[in-house]
Amino acid sequence: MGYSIGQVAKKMGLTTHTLRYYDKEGLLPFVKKASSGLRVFEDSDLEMLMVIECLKGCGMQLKDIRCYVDWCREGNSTINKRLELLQRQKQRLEEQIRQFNGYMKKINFKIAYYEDAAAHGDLNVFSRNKKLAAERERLFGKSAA
Amino acid sequence: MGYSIGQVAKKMGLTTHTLRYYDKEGLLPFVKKASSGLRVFEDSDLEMLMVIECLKGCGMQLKDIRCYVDWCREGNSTINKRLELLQRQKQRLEEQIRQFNGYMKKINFKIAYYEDAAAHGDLNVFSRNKKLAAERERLFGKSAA
DNA sequence: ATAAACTTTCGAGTTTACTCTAAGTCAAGC
DNA sequence: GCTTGACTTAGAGTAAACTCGAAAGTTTAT
Repeated sequence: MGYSIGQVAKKMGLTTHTLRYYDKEGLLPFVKKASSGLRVFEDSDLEMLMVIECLKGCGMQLKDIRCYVDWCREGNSTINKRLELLQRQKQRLEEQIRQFNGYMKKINFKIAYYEDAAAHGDLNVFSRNKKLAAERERLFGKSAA
Repeated sequence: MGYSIGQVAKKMGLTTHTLRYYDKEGLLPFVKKASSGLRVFEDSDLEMLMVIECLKGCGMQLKDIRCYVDWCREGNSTINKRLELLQRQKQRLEEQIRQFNGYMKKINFKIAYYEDAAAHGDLNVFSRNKKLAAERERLFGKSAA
């Protein structure tokens, strides 16, 4: 029972270098070591790693994740701090998803633009496709020509 | 007609330093200069900046954005390359949005977990809330205790 | 016309998150 | 018992994207 750093790296899609770096940065204070000095990861450690991956994926910096990890080890007294951190993070994530949806609209517009351009072999898209011209106006504002 | 670097920085939510850095990196080859040497941004430049911001926001590296910008200046012959780049980028964006939705689920679970913990003043959440225990299992797999 | 605010280039410095190397230790199979 | 591959630490190196400062030129307002 317990996983080596290499097994965990494979499971999480990280390198062992990265895992040791995280450890050095204080993100993995919960990972125990065998008497030989080798790290031994438990299932609960894997779960914490998944949380760390989640927070990192949301754009949180390692030092802030460390802060959360530290709170987790301090027990009940930090429950409210952790809750607030997660709520803030949720808001940021919502904002990012909104932003991404905006980017998606722009990219879809650009794809439609270039598909029209490719179909006609030239870039006079807006003079023949008024729908795309209107869409451009909506997404980017003032005319560019 | 035409905006100074400071006006553009304000409009785009960037610093003038960042805009000059982008210029140095070849992202803004379309920006003209007055005889005095000062940069003069046109509306079309602003639109291109919005596209650059979009690509950057999607996680594209500046050197790859530069590649796209260069293609834009090469004319009709690069339409298909640009289209392919945007289609690849769209796929990545879709993947990222999927990932973010997964993160959102995890964060919502954690928030529910800590709300329960805060309400009861302790962390024995799973022993009293079987629904959250099942949710944990679903999101993180094997039991942690 | 002069001060304040803004802009120019160049180049150095910073931050974040790795990424790699070296020199040595540990564990599993033959 | 020996080899092979995985593991250990410490520390140096890298990449990306800024970020800042200095010294000098330009524009704007009074």
